[in-house]
Amino acid sequence: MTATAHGLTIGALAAEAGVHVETIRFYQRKRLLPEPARAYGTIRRYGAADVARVRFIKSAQRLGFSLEEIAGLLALEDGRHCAEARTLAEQKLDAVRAKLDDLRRMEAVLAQLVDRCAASRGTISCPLIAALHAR
Amino acid sequence: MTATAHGLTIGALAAEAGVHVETIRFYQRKRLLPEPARAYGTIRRYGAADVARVRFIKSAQRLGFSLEEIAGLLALEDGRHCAEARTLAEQKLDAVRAKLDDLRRMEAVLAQLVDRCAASRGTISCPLIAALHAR
DNA sequence: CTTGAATCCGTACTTCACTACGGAGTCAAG
DNA sequence: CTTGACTCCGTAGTGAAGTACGGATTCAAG
Repeated sequence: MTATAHGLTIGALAAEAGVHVETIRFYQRKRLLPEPARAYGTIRRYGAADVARVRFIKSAQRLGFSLEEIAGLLALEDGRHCAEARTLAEQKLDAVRAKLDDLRRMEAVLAQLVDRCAASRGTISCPLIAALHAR
Repeated sequence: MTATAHGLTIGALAAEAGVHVETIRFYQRKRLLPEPARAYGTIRRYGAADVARVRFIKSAQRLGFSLEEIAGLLALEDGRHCAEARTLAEQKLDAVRAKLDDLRRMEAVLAQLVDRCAASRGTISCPLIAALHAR
């Protein structure tokens, strides 16, 4: 399970990336990760790029991207036709900016709430809902 | 299904909020929405607050909050003990800020990618992964 | 060369967030 | 006062993203 000169085993990769072994295999089935050729014997070896890729998947997920969307982002990273990549990137950029807007609004309201709450001891009833109302 | 003096029917509420009727009922079962008393006959009526609440749920979901977390946010909105609310708000604020950081990084990389792609015709291969790497 | 941990692979189960379905009841327009 | 759209309620099914399991290798340490 430890790293050797030949690279990481699937277990080491999973540990490095903070996921379960099954998740790695699941991502391979979903074509989010390449299945490396088996250099020595039957056991596959992985590298730093694979770790980065899995970490990226997890990060993008935390931002609300589905695995399918992430597959799109990764295809883009993998460098395909420029026009295609650009279109995809523009769409994603829009999505990202929409998320940013929502989150900024949310941040403001939450920060306000925390502030107000720190000031006034007692019960509060606060227009948290109003924050996302405008959208 | 239309609105009357007594308020919205479940169908009108769903339409207003942009969800299906079943989703409203699902949220009620999950205690995310109160089940209004049946004022006239057997059919429940809803108000603007319910519409806002459902829209809020949807917005928060887009930001990556689970229904369980949203239940927490809503309890907070409903105005309970201040200390409790504040703790929750602070936790969410941290989560929101972490998301913002990731998204800003992502935005920068995507924007760059679009730019570069517009400039250079041909194949690109771009460190999208690096964007979330630092995290 | 054995043995035990780890890999390989397939299948099945789980959770979350709905979505569909179906039968019975209600209500407003014609 | 009928009729048809809509509501009520329960149960079951779906798709996404894993998670669990188990038997058959394989590899490395003793």
